[in-house]
Amino acid sequence: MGRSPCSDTNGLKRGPWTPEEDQKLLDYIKKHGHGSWRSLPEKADLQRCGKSCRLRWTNYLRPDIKRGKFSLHEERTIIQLHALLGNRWSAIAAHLPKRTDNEIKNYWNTHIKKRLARMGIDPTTHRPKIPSLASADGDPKKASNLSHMAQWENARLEAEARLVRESKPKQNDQQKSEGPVSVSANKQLNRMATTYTSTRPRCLDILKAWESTICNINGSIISFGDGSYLESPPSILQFSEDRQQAAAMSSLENMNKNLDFVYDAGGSAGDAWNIVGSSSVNNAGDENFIEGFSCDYHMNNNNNNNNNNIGGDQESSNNYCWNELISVVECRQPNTTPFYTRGC
DNA sequence: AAGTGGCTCAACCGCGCTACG
DNA sequence: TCGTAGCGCGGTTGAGCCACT
Repeated sequence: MGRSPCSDTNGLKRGPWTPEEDQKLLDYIKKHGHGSWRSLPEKADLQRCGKSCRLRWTNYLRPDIKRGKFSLHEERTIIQLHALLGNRWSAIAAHLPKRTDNEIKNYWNTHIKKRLARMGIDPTTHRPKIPSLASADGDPKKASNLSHMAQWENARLEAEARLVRESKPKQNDQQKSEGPVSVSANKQLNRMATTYTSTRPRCLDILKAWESTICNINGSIISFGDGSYLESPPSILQFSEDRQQAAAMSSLENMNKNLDFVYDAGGSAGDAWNIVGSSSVNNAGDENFIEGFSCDYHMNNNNNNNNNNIGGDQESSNNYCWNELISVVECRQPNTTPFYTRGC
């Protein structure tokens, strides 16, 4: 037997909320907290179902919601996180403070998705659409680039699948030893399958994947639907004890370049999307607007300053960046508790 | 001024997961 | 172990708005 939908309940109002209803809900939650959503409407004297109340609160009335236009950095972040996480809107929202998953989802569907599509990039895979890149002209550069992009995607999926397989038992162990995690957190943990392990950094599996695919490519060329090309920098791979990290940096560099190029390719002169490698990435006004994700800032600066070298300060910066990327995937703050918590 | 089509986004629906009795 | 309640998530809908003809 299925649960009856919220709307089946007789006498309950649906549709847009009135200011009076908003006020009732606000007042009640201020005084008592939301508690059980199921019983809230009756207690708050609202002719709504609990689900409707929860949605209204989480997507609109919550005091910590930022409304209005998305900033460039928010747009950029959404694209980057979408490339990493797919349609996991709640996970993406967790890295954009004051934005709701619903808002991000809507923004993606109405703005970003269409924009990427217009640019000849598949918004689902974040790869150039095949027809526009099919190398009908027989250009070997285009063909090899296509292969490059496919390898990148395969590596990503492979790493993600491996994480899913490996994380589940560890997740259980960790919960036993460190206490309960909320339902939501558990769900996220299951979905993202990226539980931190102290004995072996999780990034190593991803690094292997990167290493086995992309990092053999030197000076590859990224081309896009408009016929433009992006020269990726010579490989920074080095076979020392830093090998894996260097490999990751090379791959991530490529990834960021790809994503950067998305912005470039889409923008006409003066278009707001032209922000590649810009120091504006760290605008004071948007400082920390994305929690635990500043890799592209670091890497872009590193690229600008010291393109083909790893060592010294850059090495530590790389360590930091990699940790941060893992933090994003794990949805945790770098150098802090490894457990995912809602709204981390 | 009226009609039309496209866009936006708040709200809803249905499913999956976890907790609990 | 099973059934149910409650919640959160992603996908979808539709009312309202706006630009264009």
